[in-house]
Amino acid sequence: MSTVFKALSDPTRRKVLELLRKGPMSAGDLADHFSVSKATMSSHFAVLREAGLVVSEKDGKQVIYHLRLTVLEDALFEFTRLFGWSLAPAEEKPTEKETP
Amino acid sequence: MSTVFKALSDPTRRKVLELLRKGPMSAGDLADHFSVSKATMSSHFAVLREAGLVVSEKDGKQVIYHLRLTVLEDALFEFTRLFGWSLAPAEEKPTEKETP
DNA sequence: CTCACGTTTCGACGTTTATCTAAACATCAA
DNA sequence: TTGATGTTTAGATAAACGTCGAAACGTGAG
Repeated sequence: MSTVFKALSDPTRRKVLELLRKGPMSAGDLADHFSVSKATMSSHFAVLREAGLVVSEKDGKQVIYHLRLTVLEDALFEFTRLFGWSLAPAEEKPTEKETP
Repeated sequence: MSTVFKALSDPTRRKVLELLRKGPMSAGDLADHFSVSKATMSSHFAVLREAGLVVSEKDGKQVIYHLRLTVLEDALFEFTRLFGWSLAPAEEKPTEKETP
């Protein structure tokens, strides 16, 4: 849990997770969204990987990063529960328009 | 937001917040729950204070710490919204004795 | 095989963190 | 005022962090 919060404590890393929400992306493509060196980005990726928030997969020359939503969800769920809050997974049903 | 997550990234500080959930508590009483020096605890309190997660109030010799739930809630709410999750505020305890 | 490309690793540097002991500060009681 | 109690500050140290440029690694194209 500490490693997850630690990972979330950096804005760059939070933005990486946000970008990954839209789908898997290569290290280079991710890095293009930031103005730090590739070395620095690689280090951020490592933190996210060690926290279990992303997984990487090699595809030819590239390394593709995938978001691991469950890990993020589990950590936040466990924590928010301590405070009596309820964290609900993504509601995938905003199509309901029947509320008379 | 970064300061909040940073504060949450330490187990000692998370436990302090958890203890404070039950009600305000003095620095000394809080420190008694941990096996680090008072100076170290004071430093942890400062981190929580700077993140806005707690506020302190002087009462005679003691310093009483209060949990600032709204700050924690706001940060987590904002973040979880990015991931399409819904974080519901604490269920109001049914401590209502009289509802005539 | 050789080369360029995408990515990570290696040192290095300055900053921040967690921790301690010792000292200082603040307040109450005798 | 003196002393005891509760808390914070000061100063020190070792580890971790964010960052960089340069070098190394792995892979596909020619």
